[in-house]
Amino acid sequence: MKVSNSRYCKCMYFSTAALARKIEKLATESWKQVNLAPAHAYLLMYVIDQPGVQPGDIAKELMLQPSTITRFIEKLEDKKLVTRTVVGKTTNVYATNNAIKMLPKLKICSNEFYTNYATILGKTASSELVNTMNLITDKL
Amino acid sequence: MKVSNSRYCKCMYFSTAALARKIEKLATESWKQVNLAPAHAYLLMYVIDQPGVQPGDIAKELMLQPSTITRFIEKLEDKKLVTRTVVGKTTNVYATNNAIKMLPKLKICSNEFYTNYATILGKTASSELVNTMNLITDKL
DNA sequence: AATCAACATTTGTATATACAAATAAAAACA
DNA sequence: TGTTTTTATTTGTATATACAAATGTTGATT
Repeated sequence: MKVSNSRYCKCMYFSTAALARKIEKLATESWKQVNLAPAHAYLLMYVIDQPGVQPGDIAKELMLQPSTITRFIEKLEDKKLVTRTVVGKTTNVYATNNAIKMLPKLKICSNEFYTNYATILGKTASSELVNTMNLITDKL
Repeated sequence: MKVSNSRYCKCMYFSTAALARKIEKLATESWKQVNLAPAHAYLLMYVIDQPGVQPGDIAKELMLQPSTITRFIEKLEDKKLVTRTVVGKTTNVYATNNAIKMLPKLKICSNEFYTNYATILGKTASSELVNTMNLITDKL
């Protein structure tokens, strides 16, 4: 069934959710090569780039709740991809050497994902959509 | 933090997910009056309109997995808002009288949600975004 | 210095959603 | 008619994410 055939296709809730689910699936596909959920992969890339970054900052950057970031970090710790050091009330997160070695692969996944949707949708159309969505997210 | 300040704001995954989360929150707010999650509310309205509809059809209409629909129906059953009758391999879902009595309230919530985002974003802008997203979802 | 407020993070718990396997019925076919 | 295949639904299990409460820490105020 296509979105456009659903009676709810005029509803913002429905449309955003449906799009997000499809994109999530596409992204999951691309990140499967490194066995990471897309959100975890983005967090990991950020940590590789910003060694010692704090969970609160990661939360802001990824627009997720701090508690969610804690959970992601736990998962990545289990996989030996990040470590945490607690100093007073702040926590610093570092990528492990293993994770750093993965960086080229991570970039490949990221690129592959981008190429996937850009091929289907066209570069211009997709980057315009992204811009519009960002504008609107910021307004809400 | 605004999406547009995030390094990931050019990424479709990130943008769609962030928008979907914000919209979800807005919708949740509106549907709180009837104590329903937005997805449950849409399912319920569909069932009220299509008495006896089958889970598989609901899944297509809402673009969710059949198993997800089963779970939603369970929740709505717990709240005495729908009933299920199993005939052979098919199941028919019906709204209860309680649910039918709620219909005007459901419509108010639905409208309030629409008015909320349309006021913030503008009617034209928001309906254009919805259309674009639908087009893209169908292409993917 | 002692108390209090603000802050960063984590934990407990709950919800939405998915996938894969199980179940059971209907349809197709031999 | 008996067997196989397809279909509809449910169940088992797993993941992402959130909110609210708990914890522990720093900074502010008296």
